[in-house]
Amino acid sequence: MSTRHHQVADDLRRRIRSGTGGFAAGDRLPSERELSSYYRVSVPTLRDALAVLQAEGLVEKAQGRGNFVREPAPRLGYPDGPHGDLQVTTSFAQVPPGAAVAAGLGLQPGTPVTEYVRIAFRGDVPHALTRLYLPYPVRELAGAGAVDSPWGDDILGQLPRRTGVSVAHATHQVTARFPTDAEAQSLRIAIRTPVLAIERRLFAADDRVVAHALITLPGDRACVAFTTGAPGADNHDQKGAAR
Amino acid sequence: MSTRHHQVADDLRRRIRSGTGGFAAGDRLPSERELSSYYRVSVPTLRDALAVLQAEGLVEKAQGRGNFVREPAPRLGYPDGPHGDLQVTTSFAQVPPGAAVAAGLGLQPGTPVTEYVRIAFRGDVPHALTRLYLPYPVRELAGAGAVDSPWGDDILGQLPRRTGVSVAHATHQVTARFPTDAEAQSLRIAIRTPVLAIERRLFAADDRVVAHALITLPGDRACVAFTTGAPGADNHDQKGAAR
DNA sequence: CAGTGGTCTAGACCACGCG
DNA sequence: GCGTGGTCTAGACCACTGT
Repeated sequence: MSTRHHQVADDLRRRIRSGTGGFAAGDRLPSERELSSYYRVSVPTLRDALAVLQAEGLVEKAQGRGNFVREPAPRLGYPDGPHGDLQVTTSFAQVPPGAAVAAGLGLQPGTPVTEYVRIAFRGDVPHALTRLYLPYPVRELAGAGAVDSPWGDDILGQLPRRTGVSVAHATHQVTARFPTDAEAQSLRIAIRTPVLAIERRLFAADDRVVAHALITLPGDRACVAFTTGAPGADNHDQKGAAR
Repeated sequence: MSTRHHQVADDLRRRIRSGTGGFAAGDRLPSERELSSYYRVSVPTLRDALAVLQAEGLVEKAQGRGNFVREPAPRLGYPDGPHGDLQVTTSFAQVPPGAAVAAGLGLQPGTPVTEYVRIAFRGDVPHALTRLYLPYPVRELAGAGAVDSPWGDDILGQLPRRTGVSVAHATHQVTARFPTDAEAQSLRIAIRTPVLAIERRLFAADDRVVAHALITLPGDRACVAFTTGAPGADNHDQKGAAR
């Protein structure tokens, strides 16, 4: 009762994991046409098998070059984890917020909203896409300082000094879905690679929402990690510390 | 530069959201063959479009019956959230743990390991699959008591009384991937629906791993939610995320 | 240029649900 | 029985990569 493409994926996974099939980290796999004829499946079915392995982080595709066995690299951790090796690019603009974002921020109509779009790279590979929305005009927060956090924490750190508002706590909502075309392009992932979509809301001490962020993490190279106290005891003492 | 199946998905999403297309919650969509001819795309391409909407929780497929507009229902929340409306089934067995699980538990060879497999239903619809591994023989923890938690917290609650070990904290690692065939069957989701895969480790006060759980949540009807303090405040004691 | 993956087409055959 | 979705096939054409 196993599907054909999972059978192929299982065999490839075994050969990659054991290395006995001649598939070592960094190697190029045979082309999809070769593999499909080897496994006696059609090319789309073989690509389904590769999509499974790709989502698991075992295989990496490169347009025009081939499929490669991924070097085992640690996944980028959210919300905490080492990111000293990340290069971060930021752009920002004053935007008419979409209805969802506006509702999330609880704004008066006409309030200027700034969107920061940030992409975090490890080497040449994008690992995170963050869209951070702040209910202030662009100029106030532009040129904020050293860019270091993939999630825009450096920008948030400017909030108290510039606006008198400070963030007391944050909520994070994580779902799994497919990327939009734009997200797939920014993150340079296949449109069939699942992503972790995070809605992050930042609250002031009086529980007003002071900022809102949409974060998209490629499912094959990032993971969300957090720590809680003992289960069952209603834990509101959670920490976003990874292990 | 948009792909064909995303164009179709965007149009269907708009018609569902606004209701103007005659697509209201609970309605059956036209068959895939009808929709594909309406949009002038092939059936596989139309199915790609539906897969996008399905992962977003807007559309539900039912084998032999059709595609339906989902009633807006709150997603099942992990690790906290209301689950009074869940029915939970449990089975357990003494199993030879896979290498990964054994490593996670740090066991001596020969230690008996019990696997609890639990499925949480809302009505007839599975919302969570939990596989909980405890390094004790089956009998010690069988018939544990009222079954109420989708994550097996009731079983974990028995640990201190029966073994003297108590859980001090837990780590959670969330990734996005495709379900295995077995997971898709248990959760009754399409094999192309992304899932949230959670590795949960439970630690005693001395940081030994005392239990290990693999939790699979269907991406279209569950979400992971947690709360942290102010960002950037004290994430310098962090450790890395895992591979 | 030749080879590769990215996307799409137009079918096929099967299993499931319902009348 | 008949319509539905589930899976797979065997191609097509394009864009991208490196020579």
